[in-house]
Amino acid sequence: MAAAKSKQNPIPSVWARTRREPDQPALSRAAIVREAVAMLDAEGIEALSMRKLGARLNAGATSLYRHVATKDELMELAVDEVAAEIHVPDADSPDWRAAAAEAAHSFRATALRHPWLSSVLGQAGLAYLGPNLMTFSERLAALFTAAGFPEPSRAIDAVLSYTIGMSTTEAAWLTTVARSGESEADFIARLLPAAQEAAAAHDHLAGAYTDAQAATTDPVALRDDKFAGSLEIVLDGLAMRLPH
Amino acid sequence: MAAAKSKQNPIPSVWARTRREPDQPALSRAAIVREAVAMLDAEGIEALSMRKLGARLNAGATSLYRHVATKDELMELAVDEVAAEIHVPDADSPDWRAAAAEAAHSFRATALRHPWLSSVLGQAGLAYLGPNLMTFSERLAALFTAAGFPEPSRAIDAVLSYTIGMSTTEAAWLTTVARSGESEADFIARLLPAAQEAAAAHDHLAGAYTDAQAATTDPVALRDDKFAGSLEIVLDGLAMRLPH
DNA sequence: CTGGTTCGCGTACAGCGTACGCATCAGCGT
DNA sequence: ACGCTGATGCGTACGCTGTACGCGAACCAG
Repeated sequence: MAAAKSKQNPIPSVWARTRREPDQPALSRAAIVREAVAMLDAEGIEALSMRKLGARLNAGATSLYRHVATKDELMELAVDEVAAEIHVPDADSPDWRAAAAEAAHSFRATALRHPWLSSVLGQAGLAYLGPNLMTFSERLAALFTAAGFPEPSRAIDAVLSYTIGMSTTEAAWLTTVARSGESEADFIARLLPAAQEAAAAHDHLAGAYTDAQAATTDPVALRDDKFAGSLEIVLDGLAMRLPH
Repeated sequence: MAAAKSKQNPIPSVWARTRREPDQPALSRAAIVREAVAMLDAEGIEALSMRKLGARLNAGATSLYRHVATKDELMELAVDEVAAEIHVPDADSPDWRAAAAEAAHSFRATALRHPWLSSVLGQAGLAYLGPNLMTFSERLAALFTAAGFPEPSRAIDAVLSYTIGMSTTEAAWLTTVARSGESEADFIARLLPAAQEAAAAHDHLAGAYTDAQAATTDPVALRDDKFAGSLEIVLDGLAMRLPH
């Protein structure tokens, strides 16, 4: 009790001594990035603000700036964080085609799991140099080099660009669906009349949208098939480039 | 003079009669969209604000809302506006491969001319239903159907996704370069040391970045070649799907 | 002339990213 | 045991954003 009167505690009682819960990890770059990703996944890119993120970590908004220079830098870190989830098979894989397909599917799965990724890539590209993105590129390069492609970078560009294009388009669509609050099937059903009317004046589109009717039963499977199907085309093109 | 005293004019003199310059087009949805596109092209997506846009049109910010429901809707309109610039050859074109390549190149050129387009596509996809996007889709469908593809939509997805992926990546890169204020070559030169250091631990990337040295002489030609080269791979894959 | 509709504007609100400076605290050389 | 130094968290504040709301002026049909 006598200690409570020391000049270090101006007014407060001993009970103010609740100085700091011990094993609270405080605040660290890693914790911030992890929480940012969680928040982006849960509420989307436009719901992430430094204030809300701070609140989630029991911290003020500006405290984050001790560990992260700017919000843009935080987004870079978030991108690299989820880049670790993309799985590229080892270069000594016996079947290069299956390996490439697996890498593409893994990329797509990651992009659909974190739809905000597409938004960020659209604005900043993947020239990020983060360690996980680097190993992703490295493993892709290793895979296509080992497969024997004379120009591995051309092959990589073909598959990767296709995969990025398809995935961002899908992710953007899913974001739109999510904003509507409906299930994908319901959203399609509600959108269909407008789409058909808009397509009425176009011979070749009218048919395409009657196909969309089928999407109201199992849209997920339909998108999976779409991605896999066109990926085969790209892989066919690649196969022709292999020497033997 | 007597009329000036009528109750309709509380205080002002006749000179206040400068009511409205006649041929000032006032404010219209078309004019707003046109100016928004000009502004996006000139200063990038994050520089576009309703206030600045209004100021450019000699109007208040909120006046725009008489013609456009929300900023998002304005962006949709802007996207459809530039979609008109994409040229897809007629379906009766004798050489489907050249026609498809031309469409792809035109898409890319448009995306690079309006780099903000990629940002918007990443967030909203191209499920926009705007008239110009509809005719774009229609003409693509016509082209690939006329070429004789058994599954035109698969073929379209392959080329279009590749083109979107490559173009958005490039556009994002160009945006980053533009923000630096340097020329593309200078920017590469300045970035190179960091990139090489980051790639040092990765066998297959070290080589790739020495190639990048060459980009400091003519980066534009190198990107053109990159796009065209990998596009050929995709087109090869397509060719295999043609019946005969 | 009159009543309704359209248009542009001013004001206001809630939220944003972040610059700045203060208070606290850990670890240190003396 | 002491004061110093550097790192950390926080409160406040600035300038900016999108846009809801209500007003006055201008037009157009009856």
